[in-house]
Amino acid sequence: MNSHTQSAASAFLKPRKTPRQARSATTVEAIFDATIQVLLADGATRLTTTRVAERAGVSVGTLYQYFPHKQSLLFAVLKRHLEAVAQAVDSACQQHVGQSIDTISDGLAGAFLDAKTAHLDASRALYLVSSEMDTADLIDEISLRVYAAVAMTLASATDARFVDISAVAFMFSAALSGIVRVVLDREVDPAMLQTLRAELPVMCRAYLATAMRRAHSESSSK
Amino acid sequence: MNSHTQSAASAFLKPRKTPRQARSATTVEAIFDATIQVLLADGATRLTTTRVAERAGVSVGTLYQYFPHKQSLLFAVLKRHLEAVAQAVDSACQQHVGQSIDTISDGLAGAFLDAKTAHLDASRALYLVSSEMDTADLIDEISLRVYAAVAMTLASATDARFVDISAVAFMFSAALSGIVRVVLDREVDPAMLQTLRAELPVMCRAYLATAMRRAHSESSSK
DNA sequence: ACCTGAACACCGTTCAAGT
DNA sequence: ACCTGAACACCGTTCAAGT
Repeated sequence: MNSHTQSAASAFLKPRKTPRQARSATTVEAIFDATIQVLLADGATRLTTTRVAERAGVSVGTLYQYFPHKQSLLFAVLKRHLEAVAQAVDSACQQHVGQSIDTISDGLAGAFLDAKTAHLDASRALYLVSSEMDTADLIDEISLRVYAAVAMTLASATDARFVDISAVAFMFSAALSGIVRVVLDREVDPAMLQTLRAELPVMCRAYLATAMRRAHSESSSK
Repeated sequence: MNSHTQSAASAFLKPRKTPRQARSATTVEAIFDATIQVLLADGATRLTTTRVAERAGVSVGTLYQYFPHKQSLLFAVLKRHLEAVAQAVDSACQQHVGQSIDTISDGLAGAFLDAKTAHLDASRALYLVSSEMDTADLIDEISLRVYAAVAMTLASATDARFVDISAVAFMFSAALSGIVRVVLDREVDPAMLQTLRAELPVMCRAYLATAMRRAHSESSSK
């Protein structure tokens, strides 16, 4: 299942070594925190490895003991965030398995938005640097994971059947991440966030309802 | 209308001077082309000002005569691309004013997808560097322009009325740019593109139809 | 095992000198 | 008006030396 997600680029970006002593585990944790702090305080342009090390209270050399290059550091921080979001979607999926399609739709849309807005600053900060590294494989992996969970849950709905569930799940998860990303990328206007929170579930429900209708008309015409 | 879109950051990123002679106009054009070529051939990481100048056949100093820094160069290239997309949406909007809501929906979704996929490589290349500069204002400006055109066209539909047209137009344009962005950000799998082309109009129509129904029930309950 | 920080290569940016 | 390219400051990355 994850055989082709572990490509060359992923391996290239992996941390250099895993901490085996309490001291170094603390060091890595400090570096992680420092990265987000510098990103939030000084912006993407002023995010330098020296500055991160300084803020973490270690020397640059120490940073490079755990991360082969700046990219891999940013990669690790982004990975942490995206996996938290994927985890939130997974939980919501398991929670709504076998329920009605509207309940599932509202549950997934809400869970996704909650996960993103819970760490709103981190989300926006990471969007800013996500292009400074080769994130294609990571994005693919997380997208696939979210997609699979969504497909499984939609298929379990008691009151709906879909002809092409893979296409529907693909669009559903693309809509969640895409729309949320576009809105959060802009200045965070509370009114926009409110509109998004109100309208995203509406759009999700509307799309699924149409996909269902197509399923019915197709099965009745056969 | 564009008074608050010309913020400090925008001005900061403006080109240093406008070419007044044929020779320098050619130079700027060569720099633009070289930027996209280097981006496509060498990737975002290897995009250096020296490399761009070299490829354009000029010296670095010449490049810095027209662009105060690397950011402003990337900014100008991105602006060119986004304005072409906005232009395509504008045209589609004018073309479909006063038609049915389904025709409008299909027309806008198709025009947006066409504009993005027409320069697919440039689109993806620019997504990759869009976070290396301060694009917030540019994105806001283009988003606002697309939003305004969409709102105007939706309001002109002969067979539909919306209670909160600003919310609907906001979500509609966010869906277009967000979903397309998320799909194009991933490896361009032809099957995915095909699914997107088939399902995006479906989702747009479904959302607008639901927004209309809400309009009707609200007006009939008053 | 883990940490330090001076040293090196490379990139963005400038500016005195050219046409 | 426009162009050149050596020079400078700064950042990513390394590695010999320390605990």
